[in-house]
Amino acid sequence: MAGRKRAASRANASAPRSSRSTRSSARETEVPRIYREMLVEAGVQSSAASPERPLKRRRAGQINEQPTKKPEVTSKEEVVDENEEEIQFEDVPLPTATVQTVYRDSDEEDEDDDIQFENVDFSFPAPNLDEPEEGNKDLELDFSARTTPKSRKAADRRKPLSKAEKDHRIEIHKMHLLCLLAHVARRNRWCNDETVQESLRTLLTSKMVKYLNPGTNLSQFGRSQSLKDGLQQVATTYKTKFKITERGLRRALWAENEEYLQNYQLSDDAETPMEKNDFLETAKSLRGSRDVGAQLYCALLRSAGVEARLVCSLQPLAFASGGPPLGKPPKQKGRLSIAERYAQMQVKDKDKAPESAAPTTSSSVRSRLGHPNATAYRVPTTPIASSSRAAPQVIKKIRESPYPIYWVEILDEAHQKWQPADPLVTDSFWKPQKLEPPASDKENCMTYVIAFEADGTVKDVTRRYAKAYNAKTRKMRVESAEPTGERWWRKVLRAFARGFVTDLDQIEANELVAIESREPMPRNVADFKDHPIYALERHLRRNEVLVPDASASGTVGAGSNGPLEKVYRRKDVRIARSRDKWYRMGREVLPNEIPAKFLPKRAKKNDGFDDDGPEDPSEPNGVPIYTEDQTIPFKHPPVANGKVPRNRYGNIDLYVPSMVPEGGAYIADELGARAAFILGVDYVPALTGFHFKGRQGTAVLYGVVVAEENEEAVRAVVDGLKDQAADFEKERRAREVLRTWKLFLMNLRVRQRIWADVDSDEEGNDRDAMNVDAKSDEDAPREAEGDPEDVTQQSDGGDEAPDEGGGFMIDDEDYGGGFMVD
DNA sequence: TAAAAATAGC
DNA sequence: AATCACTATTTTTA
Repeated sequence: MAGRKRAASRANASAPRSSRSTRSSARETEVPRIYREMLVEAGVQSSAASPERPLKRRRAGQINEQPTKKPEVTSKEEVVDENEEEIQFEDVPLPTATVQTVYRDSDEEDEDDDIQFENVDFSFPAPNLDEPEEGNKDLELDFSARTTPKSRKAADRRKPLSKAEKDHRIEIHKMHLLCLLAHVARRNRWCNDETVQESLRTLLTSKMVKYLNPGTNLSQFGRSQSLKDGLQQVATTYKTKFKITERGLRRALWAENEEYLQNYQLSDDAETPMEKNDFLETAKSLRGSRDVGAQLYCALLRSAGVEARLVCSLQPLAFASGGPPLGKPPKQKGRLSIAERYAQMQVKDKDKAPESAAPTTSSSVRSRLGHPNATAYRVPTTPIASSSRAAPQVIKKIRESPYPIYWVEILDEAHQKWQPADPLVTDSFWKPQKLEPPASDKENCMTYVIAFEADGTVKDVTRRYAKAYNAKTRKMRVESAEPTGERWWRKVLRAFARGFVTDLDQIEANELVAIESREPMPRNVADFKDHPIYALERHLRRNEVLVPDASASGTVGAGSNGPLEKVYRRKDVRIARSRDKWYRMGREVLPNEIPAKFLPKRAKKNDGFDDDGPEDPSEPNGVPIYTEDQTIPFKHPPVANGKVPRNRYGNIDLYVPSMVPEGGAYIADELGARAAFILGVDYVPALTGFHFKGRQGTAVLYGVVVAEENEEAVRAVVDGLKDQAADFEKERRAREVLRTWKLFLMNLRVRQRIWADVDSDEEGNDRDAMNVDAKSDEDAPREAEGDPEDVTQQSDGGDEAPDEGGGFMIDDEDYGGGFMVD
């Protein structure tokens, strides 16, 4: 008890003074509906009737009639290691969440950039192959239906997304990514399962295995060729054996209407969520979605001794607005329960026509890009069950993107290179360029291609497959969604990384970098926008400017007859700032520099106020702005004879540490002024920035600058004052406590006197009396009820002084409102 | 003929 | 303080 109290008081003490109430208000934020939807899709379900109830997993209730007592797995389990609890809505990360340190092990860089989920530990399970998985449910990851928190009305759709909406979408995007990663990671683990591999091994002939594992006596080329031949053979067999009976993962889309989402149902042919046993069953029956097909193919190859990666082109919800909408949900009689679906699958199995569901399609039909119509889409006709049976026998055709979501990468050991193999969809081997769907593919959008190795480690191999990674793909990824996106993604990947870098890793990294650098310069103007390497003058931001000696590295024309525009390198783009802005960053524009640019006056918004008066007459051409090399670090005049320079408000501008004048020292403490005053040395309050609220900025003054020689003395006095304050506080607390004790004792004595002669029903009355006492003096601190020791310990924790006590509030009468305007 | 790119307007 | 974004329409290309 005492320990807990102490801990609490310590925590309080270390918290910043003013932020005592912020936390609670953040907690009050209602969990956006979108998160619930997402969790529902991820396998956690809210009770529609009573949202207060803890979430229950959907599958647990559906698979058999009585709900399971203790569902072992939630999506939280997927993402969060070793936490047995179910997901509660309260655990869902909020976009408004405060920062919490997540990756504790990575402290060498990026420290400030922790993943911003509160209360949810998004550290990832370490790749662990023998994790017990019995009873673990699969995630249901058809994230096809989403909506913005407030559904956008048709009229609103004209308007661009607000910043909040956009941020929200980015959060969703990231969260979805994490879920998908966890999902595939699990499937990848299943691919290593002995039993699964064992049952698949029946598909292999010894000849195949021999081909797949060429002896070292062959030449480099020979070994590579042998591996390829072996793969081809396995693929031929596998294609005929594996039947695609379900629809695999699709690209997730936003619903443009809330109702669409409410009525959303997974289609009947969507992949059945699995647990490991189901996966094993699938390995035996060889029926399922093409995704599972690729997974089993991966397992098959691994069982044959081939180094195979499971590759998935993740399909997270886009953060950009626009994009294909989800559309109205089709009228359905209601989704089949899992049990029904299993039954149906068995029916399918029984009267399957052997020739019909073979997933082969001539790749020539498919290879023409941009024809997402019937010819281009693979339409395997699932057998029509002879309908002697009841209604749910209607088996729909499976329409899927002609490009795969899952495939496999195989290590060509001879060449130390990973090569793709996709036997089921494109029937392509060693052809990375064949796997990227065209931009017009609404159901398959290649954004993050992730390869999972047998040991559980993960690589982002998107650049191997995306033809225009920098020009197009990157724009759909977190890296360009927010400034910290790149680090965030790095961090996520690092959680899945091997602890060390192998030679092969290095080779592959080099290869990917080489691919990226080989990417041709875009041929249209749009792709230059936000391109990481190139830049056009027309896309420069208002305050961006080209360095004077920037040389064009090419030209583009808009369309055919447009004038040619020069293509510059992004490296040669600088941001230019006004004099004032530079000053705020502690720099000063050199004399006689000609501005790099003039910022034209903004279009006047007639919103009633007419501010920025001084700007207009002085700068008729707009505000002059300069690049960094036109500036030097700003220096205040040095401290002379202990006298610190000050501006006309009696302050000193100290926006950055480099602005401390020579011979001066900055005392970053509220007590600095008082200390210096006590010592009688010259001091100047430091103006460290402005606080913008509404249209007026208010100066932020914190700490003082004193002469260097006085620094030590001032600091000593500051410390002294702090001690004194602490002592005072301690004393005050002690007095308070004693007063309370006195009161308590007096009450006791009174009680004793009153009840002295009533001995019979001592117990109950005793308690009543106590309660009355406790209530009677409300302002008595809690610790009055504790033991004295506790009290004393509590009292030196000290920071929660009630305001009414005469603490050491520094009066800021002498630095009133110094707002700098030039 | 249709997809992709540029452009115009808010 | 800082800042184009988004969609529909027209034009070009394969």
